[in-house]
Amino acid sequence: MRAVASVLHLDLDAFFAAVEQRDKPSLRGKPVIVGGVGGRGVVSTASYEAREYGVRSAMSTREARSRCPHAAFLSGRFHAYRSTSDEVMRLLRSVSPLVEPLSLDEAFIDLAAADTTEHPGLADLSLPSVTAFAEELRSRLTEVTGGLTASVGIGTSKFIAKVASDLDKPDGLVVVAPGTERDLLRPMKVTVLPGVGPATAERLRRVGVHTVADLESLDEDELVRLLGKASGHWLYSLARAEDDRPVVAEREAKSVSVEGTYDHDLTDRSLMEHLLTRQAGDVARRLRKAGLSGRTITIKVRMHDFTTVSRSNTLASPTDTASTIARLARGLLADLDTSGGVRLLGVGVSGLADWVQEDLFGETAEEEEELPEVKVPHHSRRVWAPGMDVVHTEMGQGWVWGSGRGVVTVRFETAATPAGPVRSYSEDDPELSPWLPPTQPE
DNA sequence: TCTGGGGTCCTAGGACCC
DNA sequence: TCTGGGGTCCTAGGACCC
Repeated sequence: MRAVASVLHLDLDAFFAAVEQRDKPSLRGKPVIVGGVGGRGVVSTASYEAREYGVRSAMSTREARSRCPHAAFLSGRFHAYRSTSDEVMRLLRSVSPLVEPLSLDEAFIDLAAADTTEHPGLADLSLPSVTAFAEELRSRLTEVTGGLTASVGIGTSKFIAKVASDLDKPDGLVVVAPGTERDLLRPMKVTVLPGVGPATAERLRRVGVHTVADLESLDEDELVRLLGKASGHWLYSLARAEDDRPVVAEREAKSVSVEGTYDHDLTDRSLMEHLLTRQAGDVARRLRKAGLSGRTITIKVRMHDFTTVSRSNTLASPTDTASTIARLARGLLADLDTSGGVRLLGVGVSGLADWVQEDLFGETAEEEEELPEVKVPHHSRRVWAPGMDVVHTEMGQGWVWGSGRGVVTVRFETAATPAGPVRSYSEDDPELSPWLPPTQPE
């Protein structure tokens, strides 16, 4: 904890939804919900108009629809969010070289590391100075981004800055005076502490701890016994507003992964293998782009009942090769019983190194296998997601490769050309389309 | 037809080595 | 026929965060 309030936390308000409202004026003042629009989607961001209806992040899109049916439901434009975020981070880095992004819409800034010839207002880090500076920064941000707003907190540590930015949302600024931290925290619920989620909160509740003040009264050994070594010590300190974590500008990635939840549970093993193969290709592409490679390949499988298992395998030397990652991933899947159906599949690589053994031989570009595909007519008004939606036909399951008017292209998992007729499906005829998902509400 | 996707960190047990 | 202790690596699962 510092003697002066020199850590700033900035949080863009309802970021994804705000970008949509900025870029599409007809959405301004209206409820906007960005998230997964499929049958198993969840809300990423709800605009403040949508929050009035009780819509929250992480809520299922289904529930959000029932709470706020007239909202605009959008699947998100990540390039737009990325580039807006880049502009914001650039602005923040013009203040101080020590900017630590936490996500696209959040960052810490170390004001003590600011260049005071560029920013004379930060020469002394008094409360009036940092307050004036933060107001200036917020209005610059609104200019630069074409109208977005941010909530800002300033304090003597990362923890306090973050708590502060949450106190006056949206479009607010809170500066916590040095020395007042513990009084601020004491009446708050323990869930304000980073690291206290539902499970830890429940454990604490069972020993009568609800607020930070309650937590303060437990001794350190007791906390360690209750929550384990790391959390015990950590929460003991946090309850006393002790936090010396530095603002770190560059953090190295530890893993790269891709996963997908499917609207309908998968049962076909070779289709699963195929989806893993594609995900392995995506992971490999991202590794190469970042100049990374890794030794440990992990698959993640979420079963129909939401139980989740992972299996991993570690290579002697790192790889960034799609075929290697894919082969290992398929091998790991082979040991699992998936007969109950699978809702999620994922592939990840960890144990990263920033060197690539295969570089000795240059890039080994890989080609997608050629697979049989058929065009299948349908009468659904739903939006098909290539690579995500899976359809059942008389020839077995295939995945949607493309879609056009009244027709989807379905690819099959095996190299053999499927035999047999392809029947047209109609959602009005259960006999013809026992598998067809319901039409998405428009 | 409840429950995303991309991450980080921690714990605990077993293998293996000295 | 007794049996240590530490360190590191790997695997699996879980909590948490945005």
